[in-house]
Amino acid sequence: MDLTLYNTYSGQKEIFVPVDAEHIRMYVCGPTVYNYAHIGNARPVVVFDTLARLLRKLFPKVTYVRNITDIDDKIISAASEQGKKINFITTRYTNQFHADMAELNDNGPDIEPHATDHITEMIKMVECLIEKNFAYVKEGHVLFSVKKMKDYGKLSSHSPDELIAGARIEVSSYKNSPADFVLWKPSSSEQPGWHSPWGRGRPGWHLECSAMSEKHLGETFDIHGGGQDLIFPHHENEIAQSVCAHSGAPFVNYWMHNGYLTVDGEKMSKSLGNFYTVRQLLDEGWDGETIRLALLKSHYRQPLNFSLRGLQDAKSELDRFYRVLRGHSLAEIINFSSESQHSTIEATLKNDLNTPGAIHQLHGEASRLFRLSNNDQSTLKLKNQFFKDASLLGILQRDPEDWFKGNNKKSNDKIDMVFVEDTIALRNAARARGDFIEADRLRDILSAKNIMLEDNVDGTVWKVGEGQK
RNA sequence: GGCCCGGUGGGAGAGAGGCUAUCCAGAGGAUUGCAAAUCCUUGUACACCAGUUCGAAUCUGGUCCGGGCCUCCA
Repeated sequence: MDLTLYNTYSGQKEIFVPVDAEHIRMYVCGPTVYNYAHIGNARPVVVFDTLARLLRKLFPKVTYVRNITDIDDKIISAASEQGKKINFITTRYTNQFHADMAELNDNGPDIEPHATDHITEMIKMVECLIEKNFAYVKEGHVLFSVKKMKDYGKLSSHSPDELIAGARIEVSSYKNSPADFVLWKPSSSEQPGWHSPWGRGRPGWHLECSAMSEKHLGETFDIHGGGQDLIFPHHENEIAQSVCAHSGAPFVNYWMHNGYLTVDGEKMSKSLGNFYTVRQLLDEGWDGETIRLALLKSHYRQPLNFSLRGLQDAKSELDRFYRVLRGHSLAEIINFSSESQHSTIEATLKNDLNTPGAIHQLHGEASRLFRLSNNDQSTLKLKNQFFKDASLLGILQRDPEDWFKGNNKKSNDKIDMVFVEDTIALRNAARARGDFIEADRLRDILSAKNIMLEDNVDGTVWKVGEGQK
């Protein structure tokens, strides 16, 4: 079965035909680093990480580029509000972003270019656009002349005429036409800036992605991803810049956009203030894998209504999955080398990254394994396959016992393992002699400490109960 | 105003012309010293109105409702 992807540019699902089947190239718009990443920022990270995992399975080489935007007016204002240097802000939130996304099992990109490391490339691209008469200089600004670009607006289904007619804001004096956008703008003495042929200034927002994708992936590459809100104007303008600078060479073959995340049915946005940061959820004790699964439970193009109940559901599903693996350590499961079976999960994901369908398949596998309910070598092989399938989604990467005992949680109070094990031993001794009153008393003692016991055929296992998440 | 998406059972959420989605929650049963876990069974789903079709939740047209973009935003 072929890999099919929904292409925003054509508005339909298409069979994926790479530029070079030996080397897939993908660019995804990364964060502007001036604040903690919220759960909506995490969605494209998780979605495209999952896509990257699939691509790496299907093709011999994948280069995944995700940028860091470290020069932007929002960063400038955040720095001045907090009385900190720009560099302090960008370094701090870049590190925070990395730490948070790692918790979500994001493998990260192969190349993570920073905008400020590519000013030279950006200036060169602007010069090229001026030279080819797609851009003009006015009042210290360099602007892209939208009407010079034949297909401008195709990605977002807008015509330049509509955009001009719909312009809601007052047109700046330096624009020849309301739809024109800034490639380079002047900086005041207190704003960060770089020397350029047009004076000291800084790049417009869209320029970095055009310049950095060209440098790291070439003029034409396979996939460009990001959130739906980037379709216009960001990606539209990227296309304009790159196609015109490259004398009409195709820029991106497949445009992929993830849907919005809503909270209580409303778009989550910084301006509305109705957002959860990833850090906040982690600190509350939600596991990164739980957050990741909650994000993958709906298809990437669908809107996702984020809720605590959704997280709780994801947690319950992961409990079920880890219960399948329990009885073997993660190392045993990983190291059990076996021929990779035909994976139905892979086939499901090849249908436009159908992660909910893949999760469904995982539940099917889980049910089959539960019915076997023995822990010999043959089930170890099945667990190995189950683990591999789950790994495509980037979940089930922890040791099962650690998952249930909360060992991966930083925020948990230390559990006294010796006390727990001793109490279980005492209780089992009581059970063996038929003293169920004592057995239940010991169970209650542990229960009060949020330790839940399960008596299985192989013995008694325990887990941290709900409330600790 | 223009342009996009959507509306599926208590909740989440796939599917996509005829075949049980699945998970969570609920009910009944099996199992268990008791539990938990697991297994089995189970409930009223496809916004509305027409049309196409032997057959539509799935296609077409319209209606209503919701969200988004057109301005910084994943």
